[in-house]
Amino acid sequence: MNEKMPGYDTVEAARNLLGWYLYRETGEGLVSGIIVETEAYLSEGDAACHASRGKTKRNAAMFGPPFTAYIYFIYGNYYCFNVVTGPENRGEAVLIRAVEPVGGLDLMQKRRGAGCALKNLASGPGKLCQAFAIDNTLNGHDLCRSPLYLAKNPDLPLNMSIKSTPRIGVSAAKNKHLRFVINGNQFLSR
DNA sequence: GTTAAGATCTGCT
DNA sequence: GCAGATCTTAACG
Repeated sequence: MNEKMPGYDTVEAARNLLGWYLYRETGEGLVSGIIVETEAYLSEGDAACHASRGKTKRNAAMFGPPFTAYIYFIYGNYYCFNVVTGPENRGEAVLIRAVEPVGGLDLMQKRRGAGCALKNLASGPGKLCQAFAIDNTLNGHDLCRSPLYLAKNPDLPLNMSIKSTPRIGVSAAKNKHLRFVINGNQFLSR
């Protein structure tokens, strides 16, 4: 990925990442999708952010250089995938909540369960990680390189409308509108 | 060493 | 629409 990072500001990055491609290579093949839903987690004034209470072993990747992966395990069953943003050591990230499946659909369905509806393959943080076979071994991975990487979409629709809402499933800082979605897209988590 | 809470999903009512 | 499953992490004693 030679494209310049879409701004060091985390909120700006969350907006700009909408419409980007996400690629994942494994021995089974390549899967890809378009990011349609993100959430920003800030280091200051954001109690919902894992980094708000300082650096720990779990969130260490969040303090790494921008454009690396921060992946963590939640609720005993699911992973969540974040793109680290902001300068190194700041502790900010963008959560990728949903993607629109594009390539390797059969592989995604195999991972998510046969007969899984297309719009149900990656419409949520946990589902997305299942469909893309993302787990903690990729924590801290450089997202410019294989086997997990991002690429700017050259065919971004100019009329794409972006909407911001409060974040989902977060009990702290509900008043902040830090979730960004492609308005009207049918692959959103909700 | 023990306990409480969590950036979720699925299945059942 | 709602409650339960399930386990890792971090805070506390």
